[in-house]
Amino acid sequence: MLTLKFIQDNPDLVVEKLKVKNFDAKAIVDEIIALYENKNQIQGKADNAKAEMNKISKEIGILFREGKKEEANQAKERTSELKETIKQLDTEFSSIDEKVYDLLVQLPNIPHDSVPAGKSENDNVTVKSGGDKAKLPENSLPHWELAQKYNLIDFELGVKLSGAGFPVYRGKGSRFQRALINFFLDQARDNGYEEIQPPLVVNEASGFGTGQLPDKEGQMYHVTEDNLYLIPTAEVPVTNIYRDVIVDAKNLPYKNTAYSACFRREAGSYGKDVRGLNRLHQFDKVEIVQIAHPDKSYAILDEMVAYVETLVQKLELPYRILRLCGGDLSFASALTFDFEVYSAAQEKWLEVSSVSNFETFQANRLKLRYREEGVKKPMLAHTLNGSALALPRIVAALLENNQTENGIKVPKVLVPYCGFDIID
RNA sequence: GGUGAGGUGGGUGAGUGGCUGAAACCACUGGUUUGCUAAACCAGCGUACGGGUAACACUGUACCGCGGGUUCGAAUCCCGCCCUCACCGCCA
Repeated sequence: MLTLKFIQDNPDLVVEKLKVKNFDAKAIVDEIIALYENKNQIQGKADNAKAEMNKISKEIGILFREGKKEEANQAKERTSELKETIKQLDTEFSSIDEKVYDLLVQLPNIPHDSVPAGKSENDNVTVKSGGDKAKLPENSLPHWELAQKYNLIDFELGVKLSGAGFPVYRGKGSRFQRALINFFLDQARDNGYEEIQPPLVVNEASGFGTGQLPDKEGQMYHVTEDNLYLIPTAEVPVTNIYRDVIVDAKNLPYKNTAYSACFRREAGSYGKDVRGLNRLHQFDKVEIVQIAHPDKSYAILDEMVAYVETLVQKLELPYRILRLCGGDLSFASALTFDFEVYSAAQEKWLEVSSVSNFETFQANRLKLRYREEGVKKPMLAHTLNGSALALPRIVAALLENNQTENGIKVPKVLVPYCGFDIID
């Protein structure tokens, strides 16, 4: 959520910048400004009326204590008009406040200056690529066939137990998953991230804090009986650790990592995008989250991107890093870098990580602030997060790219975690 | 699921209608004292939105889980909701 103050101070800039996200904000911004024109005036009037009311009430109290009942009752008579005035002004005020709020939550975050214009994922800009595309043997298979051939993942069994998009990993497939999770967590810890084990369901306030609610309600599994939501990413519980807190500037940045299962309804997905591990309702992910000082957040974003890069490098996957264009940028993000790894058998790039700076957009909802030494007013912090990494497509790419006549080779870094070096 | 208790400032916790934005203690910040550590003493110490200021200062209003009501006046009384804790039951 953008701050009202920012919009008031820079209405044209907001409209201009949101065009990059292909969002026409003119009407909303104009309405916000118009609604707020009278707001201060109304507040002034209301405050004055209340001040007078408070004064009278105090006087009545004193009169009663002194036993001057008659004078007290006389004073009472003056209050009814004031009461009416206050009620009216308050109603007017809160109606404006409410309307403005409803408009505010509709505005996406402002993209960073470096975000390229563009309509869709086709307009994303490749900023870097690395690794070599695997040379696959003849008759190489896509991961869903490999998974079946080596009995690693049973998709049909998942359908029986839960439905499409809930695969059952078994044997070496299951161990491979566990190895990746442990590898990612250990790497994150080595890079200064504190490990968190968060709840997998969150309340409404948490869903709102990171921006899933109310906009993306339909994307989350909702436990209606208890009004809890299954987390779509560990970002939600981990970032909400910092909801409603004021931190000391000198303690920034906070660095957290968390493994969690992630649950997404993925309503509206279809076709080959959902084949195999490409898109699931439940998947595993290790997330990294940082709470940063605004002056440092972009340096930290670079650091996070560099960190994720080391992961795909260590896994020896061919990758590319994309700077998302305005059209592909999420509602809450100011700048996002996506990581894609190349799946040789499917002959396509798979998104495995998304690293974003949300600036104050989430912090404003979370009321996450920091206090600078010597400065009285607390300021909104910046939040950042990234996948490091999401498992399914990494697994898909590793299976496909490392297939040989004799089985699937396990990347060196994972061998100690797996306890085997080939899947056969 | 049953029964009971309770939600007050960073923490503990007092406060049953006016002098309470809120005692006291702890924590924290500044100062005095001190050979160091420690201690003692003094002072300060919430947030939001207004007014005000170059910026402070200063100042108005609101906020004692959330929403509503009673009253001239509500942390305090009434109603609804949410949440937490304890014990019992069930259970990984």
